Amino acid sequence: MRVTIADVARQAGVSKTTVSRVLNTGAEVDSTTAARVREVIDVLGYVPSSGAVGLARGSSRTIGMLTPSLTWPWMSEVLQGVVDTVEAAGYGLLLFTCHRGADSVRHFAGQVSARAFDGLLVVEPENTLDTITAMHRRGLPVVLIDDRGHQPAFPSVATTNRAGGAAAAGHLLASGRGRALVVTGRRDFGCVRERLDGFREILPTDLVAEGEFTEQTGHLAVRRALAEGRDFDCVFAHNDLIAAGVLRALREAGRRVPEDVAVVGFDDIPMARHTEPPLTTIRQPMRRMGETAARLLLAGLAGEPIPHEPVVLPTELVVRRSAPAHG
Amino acid sequence: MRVTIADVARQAGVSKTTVSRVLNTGAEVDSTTAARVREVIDVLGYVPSSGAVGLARGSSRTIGMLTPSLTWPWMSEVLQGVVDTVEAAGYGLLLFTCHRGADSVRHFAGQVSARAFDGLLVVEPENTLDTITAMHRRGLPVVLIDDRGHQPAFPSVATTNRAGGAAAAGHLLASGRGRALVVTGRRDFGCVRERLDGFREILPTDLVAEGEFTEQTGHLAVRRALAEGRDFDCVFAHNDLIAAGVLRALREAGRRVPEDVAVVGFDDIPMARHTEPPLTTIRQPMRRMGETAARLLLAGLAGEPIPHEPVVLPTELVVRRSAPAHG
DNA sequence: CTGAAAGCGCTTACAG
DNA sequence: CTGAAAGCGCTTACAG
Repeated sequence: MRVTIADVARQAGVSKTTVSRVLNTGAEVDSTTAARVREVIDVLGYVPSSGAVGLARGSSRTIGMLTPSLTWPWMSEVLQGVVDTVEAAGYGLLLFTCHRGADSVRHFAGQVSARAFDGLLVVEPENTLDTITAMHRRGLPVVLIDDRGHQPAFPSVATTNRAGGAAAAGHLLASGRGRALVVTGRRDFGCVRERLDGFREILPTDLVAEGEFTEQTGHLAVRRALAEGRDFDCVFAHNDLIAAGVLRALREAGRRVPEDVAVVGFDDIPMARHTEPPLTTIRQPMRRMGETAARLLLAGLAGEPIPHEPVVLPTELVVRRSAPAHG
Repeated sequence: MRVTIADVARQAGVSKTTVSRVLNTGAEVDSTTAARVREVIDVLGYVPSSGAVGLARGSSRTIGMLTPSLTWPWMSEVLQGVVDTVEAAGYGLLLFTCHRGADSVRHFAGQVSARAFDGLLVVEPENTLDTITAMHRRGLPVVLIDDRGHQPAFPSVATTNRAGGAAAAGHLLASGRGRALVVTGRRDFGCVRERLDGFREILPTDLVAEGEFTEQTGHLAVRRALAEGRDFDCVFAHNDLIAAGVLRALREAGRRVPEDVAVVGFDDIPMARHTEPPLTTIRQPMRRMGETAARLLLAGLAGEPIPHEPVVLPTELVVRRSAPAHG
C-alpha cells in the first residue's frame, strides 16, 4: 500500500496541512512539531506523489524536450547536458521526437495540451517551428537549441558560426594554405551563410559546393572539383560528416592529407578523432548549449526574466592531423 | 484559461461522467449524445489533463528509462528504439541518468517513490542493480536492456554474444586467417566471456588481452603483442572502440590492414564505417533491443504476461574492408 | 443510457 | 503556530 500524506499526519498526530507545510515552506511550523513530522516521514519512507502535487499546484516539475532524431551525431551531447541540468534542479525530463512524422507531432501536441510538462526545449524544429511558435504565444515557455541559425521569435541558445568559419580560415591561412574549396550544407540555414561569410572574410574563394550535411555531399563535391580540374590546397567542410566524405574522396584520388590538401570540419563529433587522419575541426559546445538552454528554461519557470536575444556560445578550433598548425 | 471536463459537460448539457465515458470507454453511451459531446470537445479543443487522469487512475501513462550515460556510442540507437515504441503506444518517456553519481541516483529513486512513471527500462545498471532489483520486488515493472550479459532477476532483452563471437571466428577462418589475437573488455561481464567462448570454439587461441571497452585498450594490447613478438594475422576486438585502437596501433607499426592483419570489431557503432579501413564488425541490434524492451514493458503494463527468461536478439556480421570476405 | 457523489493525494487560502 | 475545508481535474462504483 502506498504511504500518503494522511498516513504521515495520523502517525504524527497533526493535520495534513501541517505535514504539507513541513514538506514545502519549512517556515511557520513549530520546530518540535516539524522534527516529529520529519521523523515519521523518514520512518514511513513517505514521498509525495508527483501526480497529486502537480495537480494541486498546477505544475508538473517536468520539462519536455523535442528533437527530430536522437541519432544525429551530436544529439547525445546536447541531451546529456540537458538531462544533467534538469535533474540537478529536481525536475524530470520528458523526451519526444518527430521521428515518426505526423503521428509523432500529434502525440507531442497532445502532451502539450495535456499539460504534461511546464516548459519545452526544442532542437531543430524543421517543419514544426510554426507550431512551436504558436505554443509559445499561448504561454508555453520555450527555449530553442539553435545550431542551425533559425533565430526564432522566442529565447534560444546559439553558437558563433561566423567566428567559427573565420577561425577555420585563419588556421588554414596561418599554415600556408591559400586556395580553398568550401563544402556547405543547405544555404537556407542561417548557420551555413554565417560559416561561409566568416570564412571568406579571411580567406576569399569562389570554389563553393552546396549540398546536405552528409558524407555523400562531401565525397561528391571533392570528386566533382577534381574532375573539373579545380585547384585547391585546403577544404573547409561545413560539418564533420561532410569532412569524412571529403577525406574519403581525397584518399580515393590519391591526394595526401594534409600534405596535398588540408581539411577542416565543423562540430567535433565523436567520429572526428577516429578518421584517418584525425580531423581538425571547429568544435561546437553542444553539451554546454544543452546545459545553457535548460538553465534558461528553468530560470524562466522560476519567474526570473530570461533574455530574448539568442545566448551565443563560442566555438573552438580543435587541431588534429588533417590540418596541422604548420604545413 | 484551461478547458476542463466541466466546461465540456456544461456546453454539451451532460454530466462530467458522460464526457468521461465518451472519452474512455466509448461504449454505454447513446450515440447521439456521444456525437454531441465529441463535437463540443472538438470545438473547445479539450484535452484531458494528464496529471488529473493519472491521479484518478493511479497510473501515469509514462515509462521511465535509466541509463548510465547518454553519450555511449550505441546509446542513441537504443534510445531511439525506445522512444519510437513508447510514443506510438501513447505513453510518455521520462529520462534519467546516473551520470552525476549518487545525486543522480537519489533523484531517480525519489521519482520512483513519487510514482512518476508506471514502469522502468534500464541499461547497464552498474552499481544500481541491487536497487533496481529491490524496486522490482516491491512491484515496479522493470525490463533490462542487457548488452553486457548481466542476466538479472527480472525480464531482459539480450543479444547472441556467443554466436556473434563464433561468427567473427568463422568469417576470419573462411578468409584464410588462423592465428588470432583477441582483445576483450572486462572479464566479469557475461558478454565478454560469451564472445570469447564463441570465438575460441571456432578458432582456438591463447593470445587474449583483457582490458576495458576503450580505444586505449585496443591500442595498448596491439603494441604490447607486437613488442613481445607475438605472431597473429587477425584481431577480434570485443567492441568497435577497441577495434579503432587496434587499427591505430597497426598503422603506427606499419602493418597493413587487412593484408597483414584482418580486424573484426563488435557493435557496429556509427564510427565503424568511417575508420580506415572501414571496420568489419558484429552488429548488435541496439535499436531493436530498445524497441523490444519497450514493447515487453508496455505489454506487462497492459496486464499481458511477459517472459521471465531473457529475450535474445540475433547479432549480424557486417563485412567491410578491415576483414573482407576473401583474403 | 445517465448522473450525483466519493475519491485519487496533494496545496492553499481562510479562520482561529 | 495549527487545522478544517475547498479545490486541482479527472474516474468510477453505485443507483436509477
